[in-house]
Amino acid sequence: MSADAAPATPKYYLLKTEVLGLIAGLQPGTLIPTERALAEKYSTSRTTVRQAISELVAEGRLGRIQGHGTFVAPPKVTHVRQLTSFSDDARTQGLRPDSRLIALDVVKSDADVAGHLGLNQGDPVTRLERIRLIEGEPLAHETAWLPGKLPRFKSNLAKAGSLYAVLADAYAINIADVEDTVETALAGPADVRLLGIEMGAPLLVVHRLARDAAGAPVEWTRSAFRGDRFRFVSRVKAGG
Amino acid sequence: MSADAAPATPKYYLLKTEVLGLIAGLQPGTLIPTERALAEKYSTSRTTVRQAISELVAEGRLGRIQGHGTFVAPPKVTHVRQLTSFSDDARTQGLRPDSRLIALDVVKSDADVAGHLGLNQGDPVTRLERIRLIEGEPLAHETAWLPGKLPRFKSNLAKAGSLYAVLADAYAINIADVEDTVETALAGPADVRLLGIEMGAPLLVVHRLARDAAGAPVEWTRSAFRGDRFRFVSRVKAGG
DNA sequence: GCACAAGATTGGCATAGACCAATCATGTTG
DNA sequence: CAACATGATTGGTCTATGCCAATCTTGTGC
Repeated sequence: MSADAAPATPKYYLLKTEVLGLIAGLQPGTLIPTERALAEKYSTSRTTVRQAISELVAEGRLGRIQGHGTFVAPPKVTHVRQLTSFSDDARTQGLRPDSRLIALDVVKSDADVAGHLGLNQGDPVTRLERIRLIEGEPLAHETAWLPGKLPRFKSNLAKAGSLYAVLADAYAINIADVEDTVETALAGPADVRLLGIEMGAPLLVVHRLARDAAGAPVEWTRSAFRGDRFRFVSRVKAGG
Repeated sequence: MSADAAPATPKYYLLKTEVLGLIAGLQPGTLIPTERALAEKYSTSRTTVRQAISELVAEGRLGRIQGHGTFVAPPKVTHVRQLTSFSDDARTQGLRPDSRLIALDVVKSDADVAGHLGLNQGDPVTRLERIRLIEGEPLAHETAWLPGKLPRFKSNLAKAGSLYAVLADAYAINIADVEDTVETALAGPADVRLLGIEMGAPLLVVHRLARDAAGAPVEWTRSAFRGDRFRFVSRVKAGG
């Protein structure tokens, strides 16, 4: 106990650092000992082992698959977050973006969406819900809400791939500025299903409000990125 | 079981949503039933209750204090993240910033710091470690590394308060551009002690590399923000 | 009335164990 | 040899319980 009366370090945290030592220098994909083996090796309960490993999984250092085992995870993908869309951002970095359509329809806006898009509750909005992938790996669940109906939106999007390109080319909607809000959240059952991550794993949730040159809101998007696989980079220049 | 063969929703998650219903509309600070009472009310184990509540604490919906109880948490602080420093950013929003000095010294750079600042390992760097507070509440742990020694740095900083103002006014170091990397991490014992948060709580970790007009790195900073209390906003304009 | 001690309450951590779900390896059958 | 079944292994969730630490309330002594 220090003069600071600092709490004792929990046992699981000590084990976490032990496991970090175990995996140092190992190649991604390398299996580590099972939970039961580690519990025996370190004379601790399996629950304690699970807690240590869960944190390493959450931090993207380990992955684990039920029935298969626990393994060293690959490094995080760094994703440049700019004015451009997810697809454009990824391509800029030589990463292969892809997306899987979950829903594309026109719905009545709820209070939240209406508030952000400057609409009345119940006004129609175009909803685009996708899973975003990089190099074939699902990394984000994204739902965009766009004011009103957009004729032939589905076919235009399939052709161009990038939302922002479609908005500009087919609907003369040009993004002039973007406000991104970034926060953490924890994965629920839908995230588990859609992104293949663990219950309770940390997410980076980005809400984006995009406006045109006249200041009118043209996009409200919620993106939930895997916190274990992503880090964002944003760049700002003076005078910008 | 859906056609998708989705896993069953864990019991603790169902309880989490129940508790969310319980706290709807309650004022921040309002105590909720104890873990033991909730376990009895919902016919479940205390461990399951703890898991549900832990997630709500991590997401900033509840707070809890050992010996006192569990309560509705206040809303997250939204922090605009721009080219300017933490202090300037907060003041812009009418929030009272403060900081508590942990360490200010000249150290030999390790491999990581040297790499980012374009130095050789072992070169001297000025290290500034602080706790950042808003409205008296510790919200971030920040360590800045600056190349070389800065004469009278401590007194200059005490006078001006803001790192960037000091760099400009006293050392003619002007930030021309900034690259921020944002990712999630989990709180360890040091974070628990420094920020008053729970073990394993999600953090928003921001690494910042700042450069002068000539492109030389002038600051490498690591900031760990409480994920339960913070969300970031960044704004980007076209052409920026 | 104030200061301190003791007890009650509430959260923090860990153990032992049970049972189920997902994956993989091995064995059997056509 | 390929397809399917079975069994083993490994992770996922939950229960019951114990014990400790931190906070708060109440009681006691001065």
